[in-house]
Amino acid sequence: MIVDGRVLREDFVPSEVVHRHDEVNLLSEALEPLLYDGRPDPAFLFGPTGVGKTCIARYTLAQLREQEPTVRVVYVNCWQEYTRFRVLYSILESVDRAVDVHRSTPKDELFDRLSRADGGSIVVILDEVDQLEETSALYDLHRLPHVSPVLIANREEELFASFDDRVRSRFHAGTRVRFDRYGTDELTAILAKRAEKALEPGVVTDTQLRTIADAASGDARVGIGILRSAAYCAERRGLGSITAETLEVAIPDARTAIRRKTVEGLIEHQRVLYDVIAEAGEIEPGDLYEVYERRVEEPKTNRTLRNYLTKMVHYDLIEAVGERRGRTYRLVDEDDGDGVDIDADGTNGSQ
DNA sequence: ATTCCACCGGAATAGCGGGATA
DNA sequence: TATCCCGCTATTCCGGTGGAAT
Repeated sequence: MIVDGRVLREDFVPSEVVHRHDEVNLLSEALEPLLYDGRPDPAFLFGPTGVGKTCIARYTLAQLREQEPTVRVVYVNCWQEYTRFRVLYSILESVDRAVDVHRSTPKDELFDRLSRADGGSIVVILDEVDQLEETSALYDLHRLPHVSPVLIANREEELFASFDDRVRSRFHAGTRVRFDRYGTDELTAILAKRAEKALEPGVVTDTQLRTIADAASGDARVGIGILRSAAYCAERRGLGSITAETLEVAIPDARTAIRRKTVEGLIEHQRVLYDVIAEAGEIEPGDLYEVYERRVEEPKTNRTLRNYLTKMVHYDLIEAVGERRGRTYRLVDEDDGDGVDIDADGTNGSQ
């Protein structure tokens, strides 16, 4: 019943976009100078999770490459590549010059190599750029005339707040493309398109797609995840199509799948912290450190735990309630799914 | 009002690991 | 093999902050 599973993967880029034509046009206009050997201003894609920022960036640049194949496109996810070195390294790697680059190469060697890799423009998509810890990497990229950055982040204000003055002024100019949440109708249409490509006809009904779209509350990533999970679940059970029951399983399943994956990615000490918080429900820092120290054979320093905790907050696994004294930690809301997803106060929603 | 104190997070530093180099 | 160079993590040190205690 699954014809092409790739279509339901997270990194799939459709050959045709649904409901994002304005955004695509804006971005490709911004990048147009690349067609005339010009240098575009940096481009920004802002919006919450699952609204197609990454997908549109990839799609638009794939289009651009069809017109101008000499343009090289590099995708860097700053969640993983969060240091200057790693960003530059992965760019070099993608343009195939990193063969003999290693950790012990002199400091500015990477930059030099990049500046010598000037046979044609390089568009660097920096996804989750608000997770970048060394913004000097952006400064570096800006200094390279043949490199055009495309920056993807949730919120403009937060992103610019994390920049130092140098970077902020360099990136002040540039095209901003903003993405709004999908409505249920839009998301249903997107899912229908994916289902059409991925599944045999009749595997999923329009009503079911709507249910999925509704449960995903505007987040295409979640929606596609649910569809994928439901399809594979139905296939495993040897059913000919997605049933109400498989859907029921798939909805919470897809919601927790991402979390489970990140929890598994934690190192032992971080996981102990996570468990302690999970067991306590809500816990003060002092108690948390204490329980942790008793539970582990070689406890890390206090300061290190604080680093772990901020990292876990970044991962959206835990939540820090309050500031300074009187702060408590707890797991981030296990989100019941249905109902309106109120994007409160701005404590963002990074994946 | 003033002093404490628990806690946060920035900066500097040490030590580890791993590839390069002589 | 010994040494160098570096990125990365954990650690040490410390200043700042605001609620609690006095």
